[in-house]
Amino acid sequence: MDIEPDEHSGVKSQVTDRALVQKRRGQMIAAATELFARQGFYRTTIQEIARKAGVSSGLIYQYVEDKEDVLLLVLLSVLESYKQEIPAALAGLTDPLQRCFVALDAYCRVVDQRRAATVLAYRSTKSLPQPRRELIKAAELQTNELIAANLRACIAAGLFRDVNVELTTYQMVTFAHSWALKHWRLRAVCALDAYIAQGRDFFAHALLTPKGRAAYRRLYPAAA
Amino acid sequence: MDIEPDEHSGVKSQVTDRALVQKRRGQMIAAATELFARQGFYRTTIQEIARKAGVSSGLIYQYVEDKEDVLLLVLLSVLESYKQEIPAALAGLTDPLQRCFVALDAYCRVVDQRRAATVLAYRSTKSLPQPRRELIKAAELQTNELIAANLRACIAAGLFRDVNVELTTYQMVTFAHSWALKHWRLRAVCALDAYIAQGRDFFAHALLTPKGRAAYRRLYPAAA
Amino acid sequence: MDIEPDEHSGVKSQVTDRALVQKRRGQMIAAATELFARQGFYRTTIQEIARKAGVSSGLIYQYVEDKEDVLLLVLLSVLESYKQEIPAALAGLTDPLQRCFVALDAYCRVVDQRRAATVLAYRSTKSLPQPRRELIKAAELQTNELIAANLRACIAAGLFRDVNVELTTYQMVTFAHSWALKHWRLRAVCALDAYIAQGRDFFAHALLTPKGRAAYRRLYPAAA
Amino acid sequence: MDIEPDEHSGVKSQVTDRALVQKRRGQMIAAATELFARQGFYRTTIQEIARKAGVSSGLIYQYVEDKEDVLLLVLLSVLESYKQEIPAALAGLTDPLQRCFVALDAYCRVVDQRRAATVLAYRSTKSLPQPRRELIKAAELQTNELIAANLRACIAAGLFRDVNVELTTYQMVTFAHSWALKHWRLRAVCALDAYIAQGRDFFAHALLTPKGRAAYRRLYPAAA
DNA sequence: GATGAATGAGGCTTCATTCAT
DNA sequence: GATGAATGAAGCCTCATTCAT
Repeated sequence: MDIEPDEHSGVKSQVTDRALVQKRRGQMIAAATELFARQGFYRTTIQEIARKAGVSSGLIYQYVEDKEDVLLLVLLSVLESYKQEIPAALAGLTDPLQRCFVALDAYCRVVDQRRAATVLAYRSTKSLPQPRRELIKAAELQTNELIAANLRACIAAGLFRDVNVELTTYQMVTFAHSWALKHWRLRAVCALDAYIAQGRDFFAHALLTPKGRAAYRRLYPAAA
Repeated sequence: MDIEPDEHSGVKSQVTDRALVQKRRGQMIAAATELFARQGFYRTTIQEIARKAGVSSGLIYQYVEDKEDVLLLVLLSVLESYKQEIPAALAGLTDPLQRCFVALDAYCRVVDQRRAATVLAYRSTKSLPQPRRELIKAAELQTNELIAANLRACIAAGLFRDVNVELTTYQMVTFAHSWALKHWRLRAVCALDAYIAQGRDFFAHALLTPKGRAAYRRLYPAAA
Repeated sequence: MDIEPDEHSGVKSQVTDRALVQKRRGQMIAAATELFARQGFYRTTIQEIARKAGVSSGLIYQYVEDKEDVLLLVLLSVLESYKQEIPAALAGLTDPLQRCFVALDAYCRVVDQRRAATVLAYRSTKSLPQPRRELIKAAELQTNELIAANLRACIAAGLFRDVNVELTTYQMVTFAHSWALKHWRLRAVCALDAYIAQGRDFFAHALLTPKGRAAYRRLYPAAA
Repeated sequence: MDIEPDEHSGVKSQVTDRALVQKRRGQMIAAATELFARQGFYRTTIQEIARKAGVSSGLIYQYVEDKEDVLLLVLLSVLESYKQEIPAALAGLTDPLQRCFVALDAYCRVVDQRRAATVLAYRSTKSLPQPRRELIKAAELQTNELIAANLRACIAAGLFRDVNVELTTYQMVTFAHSWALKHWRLRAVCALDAYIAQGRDFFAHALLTPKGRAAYRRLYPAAA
């Protein structure tokens, strides 16, 4: 796909060469993500980001207006990875029930891969000034929709009870995020696969209709 | 109860008069909670806290060692309010099912009352250095136990399926916290009462055994 | 006179103690005037000003909002000295012709005393943002009026020709300022007293009516 | 005249092609003059100058050693225009009195044409390091001489009183410059032509001998 | 106990200048 | 000759913390 993810970031760069901007911002985002995640936004200096990215501190300001822009790019990149991975996992699947639980599974796995960044998103969004914060909220709602659509399909198919889709979406999203947010504790409770399996089981019990239950048993015979 | 909330905060004060320490810290915590919640920890200055608390900036350092101590006190005070409100709501109740859902209800309501502070706890715990962070984690686990105990009782009574208690506890805790964390969106979805009702319904479906279902219907006849 | 010169500077201070503000600003203005005059506004750092004023760099920002405010205070202090010295020299004098030339004399002498600062005012006013620049212009016009009033009196008394007062005021003001602006050259041409004498002679020839000429000869018999 | 204006600027260029140097420096000077005049020397960046001149920032350093060189070229170009326009206006005139007042007239008109640049010269000369500042002073004295020579001729011809030539020159120079320096105020007082006429009248009264007065009346019959 | 003026280290940001292409 | 991305030194300003009163 020739999508340019940063197209809509709204972050202005002094450099015009698209490919170079992509490359440099990539370096900076990678460096910043790790530093922000480890030390937080305010404890991390531009100098540190520059050093880790292998560029000079001045160069950062050719690709970004201020430090908050760096945070914005980092957060957008996390949300971008959600928006990439979940559809990728659903590719080719048509069964609504399967799509719903695969989406949940995929979401948990991206979160696991980008655990530090996910936590960062929770902690640091409010470090952004209102206008940039809105960009993040918008991106978050888009990700939610990736979950919500499947819920709606299951309800329409009579597989799920007629629950409030938005609230249930948040339950699922939150379940995925919790793996990162409470990892300090959950890691001691169970592994990722078990976490996902138990989550699936939980949502299945909470949502399935009798008809849905039958379909579910066919999909996941292991689960009691 | 003869609990002295700050007793275990470990925060040292130069002032010895217990009552005075209580009073001054109360002022500071109130001021800091609002400011931290609105602007974040790093954007808030000691001078601002002092001004809002109606004291001089120098005075703060007589009751606290550094700025991070102020944050610690604020966070402990939030967790303290959880630890106060939930048992209070359970007082006199003995039915495990009722206790479980009343606890969830109470948790959601404290979170609603201390919404900004709850968000703050999520965002700012990592702003603390490791040792003080441990204090917070410990307090958090104590709160969790207020929920977990009821879950265990329900399972023991055959009212709930034999789910993983810790994970389910996190689901409930997270459900309560989400009301604050996602309030910018949830406020548009439903009111607090509806949020609680739907959450209860959700957890009921997810957890109840057939036996539990009968008991639940007696408790909440309204819910389908 | 219990006038507080800085009353109208519009520069805000965090410190409330009037006397202290007066004292600290005095130190800063003195230091800054010298440094700005020698090196210019942009070449002078806040650290240098602080060092020379015997305070810390941070303290400056308790008495001033930014570096430009320091410049504003310096410039206002120059204009203030004009507004102080000229009336002082005129005190007790009633003869319009005498008042006119004494004012010119006094103006030249303040400029001489505050030579570096006068040059600074010429060079640096435009370094101020528009709103603060207006303050300076207003103060400048007030000083001009100290000259203009005397011109008007002389014209009304039939001692001076009916020239354009405003233009002539500027001629006189400029004559005084030139002593500072072109001092690098004028110092080699003549001493201050001679400069003043020749200026007086020049304006006398340019402005006096026959009637005025007679009065002038009585005042300054030396001047042929 | 086979003068090459930049010949004596002493500014070194890496480019050897004379014509190209002329052209490029012309672009740079034009752009820089406007920017320096509007924003001042320090507020203007090399990048801005390059952009407005339609060249790259790097190119500037092929024609100039540093930023101060750009300022030097700008200032020399202003003084150059004085040195060009005044003699041009005097071309063919032989009457000393006429030459004197035409020179004043011409000076005022160049200043009017290059108002912003004239102000710039006042404000920014001190931004140059001593050696380059000397170049400017020398050029300034040359321009003064264009005025002084005429004064001397008038005195020699018995048309002007035997005043101090250097001081009087400064009075005239300053009168011309004031049109630019105080334009923010003078524009409201009178138009350029009136400004010049009143100045002429002023200097005439101040300087003319009885003999000169007769000649003056022949030249400017309108002026009372 | 309380005040708030004073300190000074530290970080973001700008921009003159360089240099590989 | 020309470009513009890259560098990094330097300065303004903030703010936690101290301390004399």
